[in-house]
Amino acid sequence: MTKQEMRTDATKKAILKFAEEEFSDKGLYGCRVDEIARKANVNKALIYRHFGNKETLYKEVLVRVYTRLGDLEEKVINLQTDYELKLKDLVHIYFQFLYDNPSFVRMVMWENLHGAKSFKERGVAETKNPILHELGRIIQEARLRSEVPESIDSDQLILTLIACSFNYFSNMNTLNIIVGKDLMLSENREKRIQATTEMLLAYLKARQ
Amino acid sequence: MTKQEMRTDATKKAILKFAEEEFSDKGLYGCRVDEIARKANVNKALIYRHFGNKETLYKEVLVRVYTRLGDLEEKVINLQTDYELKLKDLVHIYFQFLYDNPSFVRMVMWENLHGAKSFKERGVAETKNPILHELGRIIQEARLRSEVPESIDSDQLILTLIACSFNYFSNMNTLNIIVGKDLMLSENREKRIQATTEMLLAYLKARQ
Amino acid sequence: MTKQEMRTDATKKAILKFAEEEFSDKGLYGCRVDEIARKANVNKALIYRHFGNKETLYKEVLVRVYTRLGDLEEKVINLQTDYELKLKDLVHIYFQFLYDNPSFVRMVMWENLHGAKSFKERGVAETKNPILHELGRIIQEARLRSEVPESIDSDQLILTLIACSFNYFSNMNTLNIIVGKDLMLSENREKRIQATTEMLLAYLKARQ
Amino acid sequence: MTKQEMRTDATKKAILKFAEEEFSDKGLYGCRVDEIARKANVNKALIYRHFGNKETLYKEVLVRVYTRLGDLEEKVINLQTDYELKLKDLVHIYFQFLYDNPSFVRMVMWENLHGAKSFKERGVAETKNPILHELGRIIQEARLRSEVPESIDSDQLILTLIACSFNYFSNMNTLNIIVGKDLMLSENREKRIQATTEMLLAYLKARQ
DNA sequence: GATGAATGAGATTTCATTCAT
DNA sequence: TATGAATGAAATCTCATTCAT
Repeated sequence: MTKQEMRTDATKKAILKFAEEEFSDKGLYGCRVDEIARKANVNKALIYRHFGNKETLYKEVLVRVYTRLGDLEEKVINLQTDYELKLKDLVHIYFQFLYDNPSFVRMVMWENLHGAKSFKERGVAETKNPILHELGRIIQEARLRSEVPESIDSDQLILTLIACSFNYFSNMNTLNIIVGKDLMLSENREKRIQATTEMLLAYLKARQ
Repeated sequence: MTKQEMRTDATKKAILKFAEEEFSDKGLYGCRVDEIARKANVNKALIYRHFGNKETLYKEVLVRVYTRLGDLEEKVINLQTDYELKLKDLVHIYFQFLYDNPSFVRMVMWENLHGAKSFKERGVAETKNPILHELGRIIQEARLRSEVPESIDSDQLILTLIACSFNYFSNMNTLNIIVGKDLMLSENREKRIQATTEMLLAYLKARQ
Repeated sequence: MTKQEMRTDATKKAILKFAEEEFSDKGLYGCRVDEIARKANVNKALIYRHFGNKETLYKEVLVRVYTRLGDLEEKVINLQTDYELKLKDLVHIYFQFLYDNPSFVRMVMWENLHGAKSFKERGVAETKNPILHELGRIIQEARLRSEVPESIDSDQLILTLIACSFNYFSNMNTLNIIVGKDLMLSENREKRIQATTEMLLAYLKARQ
Repeated sequence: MTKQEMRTDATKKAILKFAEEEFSDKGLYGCRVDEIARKANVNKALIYRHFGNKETLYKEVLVRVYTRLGDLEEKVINLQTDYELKLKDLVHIYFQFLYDNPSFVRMVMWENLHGAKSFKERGVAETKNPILHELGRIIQEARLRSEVPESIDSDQLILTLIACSFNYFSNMNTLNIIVGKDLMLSENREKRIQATTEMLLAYLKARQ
């Protein structure tokens, strides 16, 4: 990689970084290309040179943000063997990821509001998702060891895990008001992780 | 009320109706005042005369949409006595409400993306919410009858109910892709209502 | 027509007038909407409100300019009876029209350079053209009176009339240099009218 | 000439070739430097290095295109002796040239629309023009041999020849619609060459 | 109350040209 | 010589809002 190419790469990365800030914050339509350029300290025309147009840049950001899910893989593969503990760790990891990546949460929300248009166009759903992958494995293993009945509907577990984790962050602003607490606080998050895990396990056991 | 006043009232209602369509669909920034005027078949200036500006109209819509939750009251007060059946019915009613009121779901999403700014300003949180009110009563009654332990954390039940219900609709677009099913279908919704209820009950019982 | 409508009409006409100046001068791509707005002393957005976009405005101008040809009708219907004199007068009228309407000449040139795209789209060719209509009648009458042979190819006469008249103005800038004269001068135009008429007549007679 | 110089020369030629395509097609303002670079497969900055700026390149193209007229010389010097036949051949050669060199026709049109600015600046009018040169000789010879009267106005013949030939191609798009034929077809071109020649001869003879 | 015209500020995008290597 | 990155200025078009009637 030549110096030139490195510089270009750095520029592109800067653009993407601030584009992520802006898009996740204000969405495709609320965000201003001018603002991204200003923050990234580059000429507006450069953004167009590198990314073609606003929408393409948005999609690039979406893909980029979603890809970070994949980085959870290494954390996930070293989980404990016991499936109860495994599940608890998994919930913990997912909560931590969503807490650490607010732009992920917001981009997924924007996408849902826009009919998941870019999500579909860029095949974002195909991105590696270690959380769901591992949940599937946990259930499968438990089935094999007859710890849970064959009849268990894994989709319900997936939906519950996502709902309890994702919604906690996506609806944080209104939930804070409803329960009258700051759900961002570590102790409240921990409680929620605990409850979510218990909920999933209780459901599994009740079905035995 | 004079004829004139009735006409004015009808005009306002038409504006609000189509403003709801547009705002819930495209959000405060994606929506166009021109489009609302066109759909409502009124002059744009009239919208300004009646509502001052775009943002005020948006808040009016938000309040209006949220108020519909209150209409669930009559459905909720006639629930069965048994708390398990009561809970199941409550989940059912909430799912049905969210299914019937997509603009409610979307407005709440927009609000969360915008820091619940209008939500707070207009005290929307104070709006009567029969679902949460009833859930509180169910837990309280169960506590009194010692059907659940005193220690139960009602917030976790509230958060789970909202998460499992709301997220099902708010993230419908991406969830459909993830589970590879059309979650809007009646049969899939029923399954989810069932699972959500079971989840809540299993959690309650496990705590006994 | 209300006052309001009259004002609107005046605004539209002002826009069209200066749009004609600019488009005929610099073409669709060389012309600037800003400049039209400035000249017409109206807000730029107003142009878009009334005409949609730059290209539509351009087409409107094209139609408008072309329509002026139709106004020649009254001049043409009062021509002398003798076909030689009639032809001479016709050439004279056409030259005068092109001299008086430089924007007509230029718009036709722009159109030809752009593949007559707008010309076709707006059906400009169907616009009443008294010059060609009358030339057709002259030839037909002459044929009936056996003043010219049946075999005469009227297309060649049309093409010659247009070529000798139109090209004189369209290529004025380069022709001036080639012949080393100012062809705009009245005396030179008169000579050319004379020669063009003679050329047409000589061709007709030679064919007898 | 070193290898390096040859390469440079080839690059320049490639640029000029595609610049001609673009400029003749879209004019000075419609054409994009980016597009020329892309087509010529060279870096944009190279164009600036070699030609300074867009306008200079345009003028270079204009000169280049006009110079091709000079190549007609060898065809013209071998014409028949009889002046009628000579004239017919001349018209034929000119038509063929214009047919073979559409970019010549278009560049002349662009120039006329822009006040022949570059035409004058680069002294394009001084470029060898065998057609007009030969037409002048034909008339002069005919005068000497008293085949035409002294009084003949050679400018009118020049203007007619140019008009009937050039306008046929420059206004092709609109003329096609007017006469309802495809004037590009060989048979229609032949008819027009014939008619143009006859017109010129008839005019000459009528003056005898 | 109601309307259609009009506006100002700003949004996205384009493009000739220059810079750095 | 040749290149890809970068820029500044400007172009088209949009949109919330106000004006005049």
